[in-house]
Amino acid sequence: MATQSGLSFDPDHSTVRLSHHRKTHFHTHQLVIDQISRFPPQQMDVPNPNNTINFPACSSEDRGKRKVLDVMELFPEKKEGRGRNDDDDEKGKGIDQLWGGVNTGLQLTTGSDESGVEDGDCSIPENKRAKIEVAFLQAEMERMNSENVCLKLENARLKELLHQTNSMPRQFVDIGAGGSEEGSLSPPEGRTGGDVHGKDVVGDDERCLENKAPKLAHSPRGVDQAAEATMRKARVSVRARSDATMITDGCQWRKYGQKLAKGNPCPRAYYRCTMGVGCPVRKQVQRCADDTTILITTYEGNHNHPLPPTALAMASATSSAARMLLSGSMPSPDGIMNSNFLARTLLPCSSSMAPISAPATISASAPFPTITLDLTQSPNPLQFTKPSNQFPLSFLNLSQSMAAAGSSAAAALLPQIFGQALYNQSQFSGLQLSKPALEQGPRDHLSLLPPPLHQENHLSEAANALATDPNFAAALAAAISSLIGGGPGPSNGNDNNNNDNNDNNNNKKQ
DNA sequence: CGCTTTTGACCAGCGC
DNA sequence: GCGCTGGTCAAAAGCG
Repeated sequence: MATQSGLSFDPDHSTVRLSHHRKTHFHTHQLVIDQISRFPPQQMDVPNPNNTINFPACSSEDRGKRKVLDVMELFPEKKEGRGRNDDDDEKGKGIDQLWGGVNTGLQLTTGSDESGVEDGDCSIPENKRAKIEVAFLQAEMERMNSENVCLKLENARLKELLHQTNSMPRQFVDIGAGGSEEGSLSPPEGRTGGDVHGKDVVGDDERCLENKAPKLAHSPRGVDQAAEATMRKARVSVRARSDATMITDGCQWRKYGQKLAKGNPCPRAYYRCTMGVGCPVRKQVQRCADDTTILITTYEGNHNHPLPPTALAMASATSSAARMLLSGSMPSPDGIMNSNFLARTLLPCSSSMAPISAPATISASAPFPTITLDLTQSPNPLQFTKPSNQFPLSFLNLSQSMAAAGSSAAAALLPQIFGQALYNQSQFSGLQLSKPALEQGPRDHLSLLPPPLHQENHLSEAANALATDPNFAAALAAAISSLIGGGPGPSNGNDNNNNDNNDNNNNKKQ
């Protein structure tokens, strides 16, 4: 079976597997995901007799619409040798890896199952495996080469463009943008940290980098730095109904300012992450002017310190969103890819809205590239009206598509994943979601939704179920195709849906 | 006493 | 240049 995603594989051979089975040893490979929308079904639905994963050759047009996901990078724990012979005491981490599996989607299995649970369909002949790997790597190399050429061309074009727009020195052009015509974003210019006194927690070098970003964009190296600065300024905004002064995201925040913004009678509060020394992450909390029951939380920056599982979700979302915005297609007119990436990126942390089909939007018109995740929308995605430059996402579709694709394990798993985060958030973050609502997952798998106290075990079991389901690959591919229609992007393996109930000291006094 | 919050002041960007 | 606005600083106050 081929997919529309640019990834094609044969489900009869179980060569694509979820890699997070506890006792299964996998070699993870770099995963390349293409923009689905760029490749219509008729182009993608081609026989694949060799059980290889095919990647259409990169063209100039396609550049910027592709994503390369280094699974190893996304799952640093795998680098440390975990994943083989893991003990059960790591079950608590299962959800992290499980999400990584869901997000990352497809991985090649190159080892046999040590647990012996699924010998029947996980053993791949050595020659076939090598074949797959070779094809995979060749395709990747080819794609990289093509992309390298494209980048050079784009760079030259960028320089020319910058030369022509010298009168707009602040303009920042994202070199990674597929459509550089609209590849300019408001830069992280000026006082990025407000550090006029040099006492800000953000390092001086960092700040310097931010301030210089627009200028540095003139050079290739500067482009990277500028991109880094832009990523740092990329924002993720979450809208949720809550009576609390601040949604709970697992991090510790310290309020450092409050301001009355124009056009909104509700003050805007400024918070800084205090979990790490010099952590640059900040967030703004403000109630919606039109509906004061809606709390708008805007995150900015990447944490520079380890995060508790409960904080990983939102943190990884902001980080991944920033990367997404930086990834090269954010400023492009379509923005589809970003949206899809967002869906995958935010699934863990924002999974609470998955069963209710929360839309996420990307705004390139904001002062900074901003992703808005709206948890206040109606369950009916059709009721979501989007601005012209924003794109709705329905996370619900993923699980539904999986179910429709026939992967019972996958379909069963998603409600659990979603349910846990939803349950957690409903209890602790004022999202006003009821437990019964959580259980309105796809099909009849609702009964699998575990009670909170046993969710981790259930999730681990669900992960096992996923890993043992030979149809998962096909289901996931179908789900991705159905969901996105525009292609998956990289995911964040650190994602975790335990966006739950860490107390936030800031809440008590507000 | 240490940490957090409050709040007025300050600064930079932007538009006119 | 001036005023407006958003964002941050830092001293003072509050709290446990």
